[in-house]
Amino acid sequence: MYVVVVPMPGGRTALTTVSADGPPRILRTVDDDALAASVVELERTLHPRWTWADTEHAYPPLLAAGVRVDRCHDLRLCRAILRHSLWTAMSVLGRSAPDAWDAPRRPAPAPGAPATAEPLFELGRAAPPPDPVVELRAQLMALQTAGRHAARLGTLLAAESVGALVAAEMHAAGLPWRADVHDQILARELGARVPDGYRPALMEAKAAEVRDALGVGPVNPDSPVDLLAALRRAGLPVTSTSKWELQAVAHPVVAPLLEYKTMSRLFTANGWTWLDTWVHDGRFRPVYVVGGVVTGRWASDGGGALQLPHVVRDAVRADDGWRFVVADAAQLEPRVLAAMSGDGAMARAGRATDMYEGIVASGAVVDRQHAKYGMLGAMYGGTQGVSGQVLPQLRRAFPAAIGLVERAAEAGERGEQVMTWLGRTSPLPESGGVSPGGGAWGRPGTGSQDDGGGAGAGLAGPPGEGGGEGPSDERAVERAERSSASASQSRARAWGRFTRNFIVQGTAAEWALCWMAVLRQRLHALAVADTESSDAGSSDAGPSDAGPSDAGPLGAGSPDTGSPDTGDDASRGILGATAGPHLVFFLHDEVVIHTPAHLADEVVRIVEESAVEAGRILFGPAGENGVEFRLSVAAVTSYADAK
DNA sequence: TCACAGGGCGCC
DNA sequence: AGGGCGCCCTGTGA
Repeated sequence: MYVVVVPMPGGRTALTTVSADGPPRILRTVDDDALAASVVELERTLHPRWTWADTEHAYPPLLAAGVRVDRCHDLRLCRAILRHSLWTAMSVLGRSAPDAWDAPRRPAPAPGAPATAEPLFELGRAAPPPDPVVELRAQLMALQTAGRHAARLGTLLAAESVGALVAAEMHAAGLPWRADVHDQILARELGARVPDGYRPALMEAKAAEVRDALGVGPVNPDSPVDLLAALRRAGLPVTSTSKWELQAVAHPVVAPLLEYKTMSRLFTANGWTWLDTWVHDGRFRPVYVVGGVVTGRWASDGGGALQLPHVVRDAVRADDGWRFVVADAAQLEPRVLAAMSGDGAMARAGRATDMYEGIVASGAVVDRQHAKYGMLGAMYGGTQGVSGQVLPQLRRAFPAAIGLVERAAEAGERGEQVMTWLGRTSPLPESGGVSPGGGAWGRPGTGSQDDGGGAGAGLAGPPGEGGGEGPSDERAVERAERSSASASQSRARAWGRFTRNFIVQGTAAEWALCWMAVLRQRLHALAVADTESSDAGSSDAGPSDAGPSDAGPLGAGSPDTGSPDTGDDASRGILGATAGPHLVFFLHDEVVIHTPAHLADEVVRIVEESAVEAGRILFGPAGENGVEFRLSVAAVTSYADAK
């Protein structure tokens, strides 16, 4: 049962039910300031899948009113998935021209900014507002065209949508952040804070060390051009100022320069300015951009939330009487690859807590370093060094797994699209320019893929053919042809590396979404149970054996088959988001939960069970060759103590 | 004065 | 010269 939240003129909202059988029905219309109360009531009685244009805009006001919803359908995010997925490409939705629903994400207004009465989408003056009921029905029809894949794709829609809920909830809760500790870290690393425009003392001293070590006069280490010139004057054989090139040089300037770079990075990216900008009232509130990466990973908007350097993580401190439970999935991507490919040998290697050690134990490679670099190289497309060297061994030991990524790479090189386990589909190469269907992708010598107007631009057809003026010098022709061919091949291989990685990174992102979906539900159940101390019932509301298409925390795999309630949770929707254990941070394969200290042990159990459940949701019950998804979990007071 | 590209580096 | 990001700085061009 879907309840669609339909904004109406005059500050009112219609709540409309949409179900598999029967036409849409307006349940009620309410004033916007009464919406939260209606949501709470319907959450209890109907437990619907709340359907709205954009969770990022619809959910924060509810959260501010203390209202949590269990599940939703985010029309903007789900539309993007359905329009791109190869499984729904032939649907009406898949074939329709772009419209207002395809508009780029509109960031939610910053807190404190004046509330705008903007429409949900930027539209031309005459365009009617998009009807979310119509859109939902179009999406459900599109999903049905996926046939036997509808269950998986439906799981993806539910997972993406619950991700949007989690993102909004984590933003609302904020990551506990001690500005005083952060300041101490900065003072220790850089020197005490100084006014804008000055370098802290330790940084200034390090810059002086660099200048003295070079001995060629004043140098601004912040200017790559100036710095490179000084390095060359001092006789260093470098062509750039990058770390990897400097590390290969034996010169007294290298050590202080690399240290300066590290300090400078901390100062500019996560220094006092960052602290003033992003931390308020003891909380860092990142804006997570769900679906912000083509692979399905999240991006972040402002504050660099997904790039928090380790050195500042000690400023992340649990509140008094609270703890963090920090969990990260061990070797998530290779485990996902093993599961996707059904590679039993690799799954067995994953029985080890450290999968790379398991690979060593299997006899495929000689040590952990080879296992790790070899697997990373296989998933990223590395050919050099250790990864290229051990690839043949890995291919022999794990033919199904390595074969899967190599087929994905070959497809990408041919210009074809690839899909994650749940059906998220890679974009077409060069979708911004070159017309598809030319057949020239990756095939040297035919069709110029345009080198930016350079030498390759004259090779639209075979040289010397047609009435065009080909280069008169045959050697030049050959040179240009070779250059075009190799440029084309190199582009094709680059795209192959992208599609190779896409299937693994994207499926890992799906696993992480499922993990959080289960976790979120069980944490909430724990919070409710803890609040109602008289309640003797189980704190585990989740089903124990949900297969890929069964109902579970993601609702039904196919979202309109109806979804059994997971309990008669009387407090559903009314428990404040931060009253009990709750998610506060997410980093691709890692979560941080902020929990009252007395629940920390239970939270550790829950986060582990949730990982097992995520594996079941995606890949079904783990049989003999099933892949185990291992976690590294710690209950800590400081985030820095997690690893 | 502004927007943008590129170098560089933080995270996974 | 291995995939995906965001953010800082500088330098450049308008």
